[in-house]
Amino acid sequence: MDQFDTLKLSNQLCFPLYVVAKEIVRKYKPYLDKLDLTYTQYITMMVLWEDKSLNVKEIGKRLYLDSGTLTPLLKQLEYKGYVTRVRNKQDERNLIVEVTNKGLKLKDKAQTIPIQMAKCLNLDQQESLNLYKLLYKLLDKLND
Amino acid sequence: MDQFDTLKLSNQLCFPLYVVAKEIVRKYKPYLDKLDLTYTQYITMMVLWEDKSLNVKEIGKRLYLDSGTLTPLLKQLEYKGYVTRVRNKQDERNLIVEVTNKGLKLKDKAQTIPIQMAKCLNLDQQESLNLYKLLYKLLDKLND
DNA sequence: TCTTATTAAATTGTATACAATTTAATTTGA
DNA sequence: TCAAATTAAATTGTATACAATTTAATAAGA
Repeated sequence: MDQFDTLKLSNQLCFPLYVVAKEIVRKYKPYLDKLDLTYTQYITMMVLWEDKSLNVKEIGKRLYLDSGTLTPLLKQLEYKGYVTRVRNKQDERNLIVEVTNKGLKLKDKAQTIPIQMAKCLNLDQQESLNLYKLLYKLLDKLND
Repeated sequence: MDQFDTLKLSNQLCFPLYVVAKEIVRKYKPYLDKLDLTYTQYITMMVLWEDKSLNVKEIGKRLYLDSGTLTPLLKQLEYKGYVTRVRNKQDERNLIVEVTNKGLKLKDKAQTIPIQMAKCLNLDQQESLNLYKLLYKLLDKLND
């Protein structure tokens, strides 16, 4: 019977997760285009808006990304003038990424984005909180 | 105040979604490696296990993928011997993708994957159903 | 009919992702 | 002290994703 076919697409939990994540990133695009940022660049700027200066390893730990993804991305952000990339004098293995003034100004322009996205997702407070908790619970299990 | 900073990473709903989707796909890897499939190839095989024969457009509609992603992916699956790719004689614009016997046999080998993944996600029935419903609700809103 | 519009795949170009390896710097420990 | 181990980024290679364009086939309509 269909509902017992564990390999049916509609019986998967991971598939809607995969699709929703992908489609949401796509929804961001028109808003992020105005800031000349991709989604991954946007969340990278987010951690740098919180902590002005971080090395690649720390950024990667917060975003669940490795240097293979971050190195070219950070070079792009540097090229756009939003961050600087300088080796740590005390330990040359570390690359210190720092947000520039231009990068800080971007945050003001980004303020409306979460509101507009929330509008388009259109979940009520309870549902959002519920989803949020379930996702972090999952993330916790995935970490070990 | 932090909880009102809508641009803080920990106040985002999309970020954990993006990370969890990514990390789950990574969890699949060791299991899918045994079938010589990537995650995207796996869900493509899923729709072809359900309907033995589909064109690219239909596969794309079910998986939320376009021909730019599917064309090279389907060529890979053809190269591996899991599908055939033949133009529709009635309408040459359509490419008919059909699962082969070798591709059908893969389904048997895949049977244990959903069980093993469920074990690693470790959500109870209620939580899973809850998440499932929230994701499809979101997907519904994203579609318009 | 025959030009125009539409449609389905494929192609092109850019940006992720990540495994695996390499490079360079630093730390450890015999 | 100095070879071996560890660490942080960068690099390499493969596979998505998707916007935008192109190609080829079919449909529509004047």
